[in-house]
Amino acid sequence: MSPLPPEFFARSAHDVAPELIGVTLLVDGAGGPIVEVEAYDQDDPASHSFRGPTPRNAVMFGPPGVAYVYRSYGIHWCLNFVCDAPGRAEAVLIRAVRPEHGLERMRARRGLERERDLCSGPGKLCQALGVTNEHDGLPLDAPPFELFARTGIPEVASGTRIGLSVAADRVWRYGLAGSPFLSRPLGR
DNA sequence: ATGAAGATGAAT
DNA sequence: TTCATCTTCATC
Repeated sequence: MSPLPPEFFARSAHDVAPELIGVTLLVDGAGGPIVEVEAYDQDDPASHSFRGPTPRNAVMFGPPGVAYVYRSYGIHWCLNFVCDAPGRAEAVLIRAVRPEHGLERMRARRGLERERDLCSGPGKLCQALGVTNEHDGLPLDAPPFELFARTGIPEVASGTRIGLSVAADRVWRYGLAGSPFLSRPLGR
């Protein structure tokens, strides 16, 4: 497997997102192929970057190819990959990973056995991979992160996001078709 | 200084 | 469907 080229993230999150499906994500050696993602751009009212820069979302406004990690509901961590040029705050939320490497470490962190429950959600995968706010702003091409290009072309399914009136016809979410490791079924 | 909402997950 | 849990950010 070959590392992702550095320029991979230097474009719109909407272009990056579908190509992330099948890319292997490891954090300190634990992880596996990404099976579900969601794209966020600055025109999206649901995006943290919608209302402009704040201390929390600062890294989204910086250079691409770094991690944006935020606290969700005071409980979970969520991992994003920052995309596009500095000043353009786009990112892809990593929503699910197929557990492949470091299974026992992930089980220990999650307190669960079943592989399907290990990384099938943005909060779950951060707990399983040990991602916290300490990873916020870290480059994705250096330890503890490792990203490996996919070897084949997976069958990528897509869906519009639910509950948003804005840009309802746009594709936001992508996943590996038929994967049992998704956070939830893909819509259309 | 204060409060409402939140890119979730697990249990009921 | 409810609730845990607490940071963030807008508003006062």
